[in-house]
Amino acid sequence: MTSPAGRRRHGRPTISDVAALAGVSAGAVSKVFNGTGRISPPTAERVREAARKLNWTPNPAAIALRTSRAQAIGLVLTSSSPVPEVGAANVGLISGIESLLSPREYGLLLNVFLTGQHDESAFYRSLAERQRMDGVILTNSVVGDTRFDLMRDLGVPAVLVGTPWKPGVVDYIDADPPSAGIPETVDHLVGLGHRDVAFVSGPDGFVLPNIRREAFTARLAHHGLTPHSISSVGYSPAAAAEETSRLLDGAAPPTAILYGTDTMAIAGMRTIQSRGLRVPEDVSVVGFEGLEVGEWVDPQLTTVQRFAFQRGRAAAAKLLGLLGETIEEDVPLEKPVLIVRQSTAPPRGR
Amino acid sequence: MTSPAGRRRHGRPTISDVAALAGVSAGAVSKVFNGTGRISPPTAERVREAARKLNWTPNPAAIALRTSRAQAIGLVLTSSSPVPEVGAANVGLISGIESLLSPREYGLLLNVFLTGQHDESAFYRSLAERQRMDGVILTNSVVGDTRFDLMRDLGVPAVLVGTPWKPGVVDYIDADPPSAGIPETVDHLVGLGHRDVAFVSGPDGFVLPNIRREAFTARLAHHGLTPHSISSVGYSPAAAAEETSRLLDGAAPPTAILYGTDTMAIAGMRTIQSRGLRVPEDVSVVGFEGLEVGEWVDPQLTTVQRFAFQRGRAAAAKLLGLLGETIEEDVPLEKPVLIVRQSTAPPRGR
DNA sequence: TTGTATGCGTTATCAG
DNA sequence: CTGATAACGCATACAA
Repeated sequence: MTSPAGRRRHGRPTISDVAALAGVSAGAVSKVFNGTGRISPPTAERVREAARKLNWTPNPAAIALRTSRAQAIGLVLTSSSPVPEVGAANVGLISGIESLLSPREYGLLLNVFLTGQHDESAFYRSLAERQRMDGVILTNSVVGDTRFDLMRDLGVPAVLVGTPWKPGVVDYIDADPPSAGIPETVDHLVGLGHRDVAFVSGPDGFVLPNIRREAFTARLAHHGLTPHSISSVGYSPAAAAEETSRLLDGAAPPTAILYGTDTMAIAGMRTIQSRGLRVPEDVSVVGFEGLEVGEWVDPQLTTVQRFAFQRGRAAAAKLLGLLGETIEEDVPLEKPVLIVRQSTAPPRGR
Repeated sequence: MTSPAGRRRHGRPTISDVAALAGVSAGAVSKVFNGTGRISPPTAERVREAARKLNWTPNPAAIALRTSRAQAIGLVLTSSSPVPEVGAANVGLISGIESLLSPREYGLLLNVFLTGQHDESAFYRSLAERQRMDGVILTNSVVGDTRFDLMRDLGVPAVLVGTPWKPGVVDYIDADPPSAGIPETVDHLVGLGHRDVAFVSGPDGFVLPNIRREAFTARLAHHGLTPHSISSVGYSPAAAAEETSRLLDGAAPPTAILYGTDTMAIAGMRTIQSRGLRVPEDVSVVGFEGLEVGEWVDPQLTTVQRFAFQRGRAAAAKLLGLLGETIEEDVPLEKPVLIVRQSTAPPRGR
């Protein structure tokens, strides 16, 4: 072993090696690869040739030090469970982000924020101070969210996946309108004849559930109806099951229930069925997200499908734009769409 | 919402600022923070004090350049679907990895490898050449996997989550034995009286399905039985459903079916039920992974639970060890355990 | 025990 | 148009 501890990258070519081989200066090589400055075509080709021959790749650490750009962005996933869980929908999000980053040689840094365990301000501050990422993608927008101001103060470009609690605080990606899917769902249910529709939504304090609850009420009103009930429970199957039981125990149970997520809806269906009632004959159920498993439960889940991949991709595109990159790829963002399967039907006695 | 996107960083204190404030040299500050060299306690305290006051954090780019260590590791997730999907179980894995990384100020770089779309050798080579990560965590071990040799040749420490196709090629984390859960499942089923047990396993070519198939046959033999059938299908609910139909159409259908994943099992149950058969009365079903949704399907899914979080954590610990870090945390790794719920029962006619 | 000098690989500034 | 040269922020032999 010639080098201590067998440290690799001891022989990895540098820009000077390339320059030497091409018979130019290091600066020239830099210019060729960054498209900055003017280099004659023949020289440029010689440089490229040399780089290829040496298999040279610019050293990101050196670039980061010199330019103070990390060529990486961060994704902050939040979780409130004791054992940090990353929601199922984030999976598509990540893929979408990567689809735009990797062709540009941008890295994706993952950060899991644990509510209760991490101090929010300190967490985000350290994100910024570590200078490992040029910008961040935030998720899980809450009412009164202070993270956007924080990131702005820290000078870290940020894009929210979701809708901010008040306009103008941050760049964001979301369906337009953010409540998309709710009116369609209500129309669908009302069209089937339902008049007593309940909404077991996600927790209070989060923006998306809020928006959806309001849209729910508004659209029912449009039909001259009022909600059977609206509840806010934690994003967990167990919480949804419990609330479902409560609803079913009531004097006049709803004939249809919307849930905040697919897994909540699945738990709700199970709860309904376990009491001898049938879905959709006795109670119709609608989920939210469009997870694949919804096609394989009995009955198949009617749900509002979102396109997590596209959301991630769009968020990455917006953030890269903020960072001065030009995006030429197509970055479509489809509206959430109601997928009617088997868990919805006309109410009993119609 | 146009963020400055530009030069923050101006005003960020450097090690020299700290040194100046503490009245020492920059070298001294470095020594204090790295525990290298000998610095007198009072001086060290002064330095720490100064750093705190200036809110100084070492610049990772500078460290990376100087030491050629990125203080980050990579996680490679693989996917074969056209739209890159990251499996549900990876979610726990990521959390587990992060739980060990973040206290050490290590970053986690995500890389999604798309089978068919990416050239394997080039992909991993570029991972190494980019020098953004000090090591990688690999998943989805396949038979004849060449990635381990590749990483070794490239000098990049690697840890596999799973079992390698042949011993000694790579450090790895897996249950001991890797087939854990299978014997318990077989014993459970045989104990219930099943003699015709089928296994709808994951794809051929992957190591884990192979191991599990062999263990399945071996354990049945231990009971003097032979498999009803063993099939290898893609990791998708649809593929599992199709195979289930095939089994059910056979002359002598199995009375119990093991599936490669929970979602496959759920799809299988649905297929069974859609043909007028009942789970578990007509056919018992067992899944694999222990996803929460398994508790909320009807019947509740009997499954082999793995602990993805722990696996991620253990893999991170091993990789950090390879990188010379000392791990003091507890890094337990429980064996997969059979969770008997409602989808298994004695076969009909017993 | 502490300080000094040097260089990691790159980009930007400035002369040629 | 091209080529030296000086930082970027830090760690580390070596001197003191």
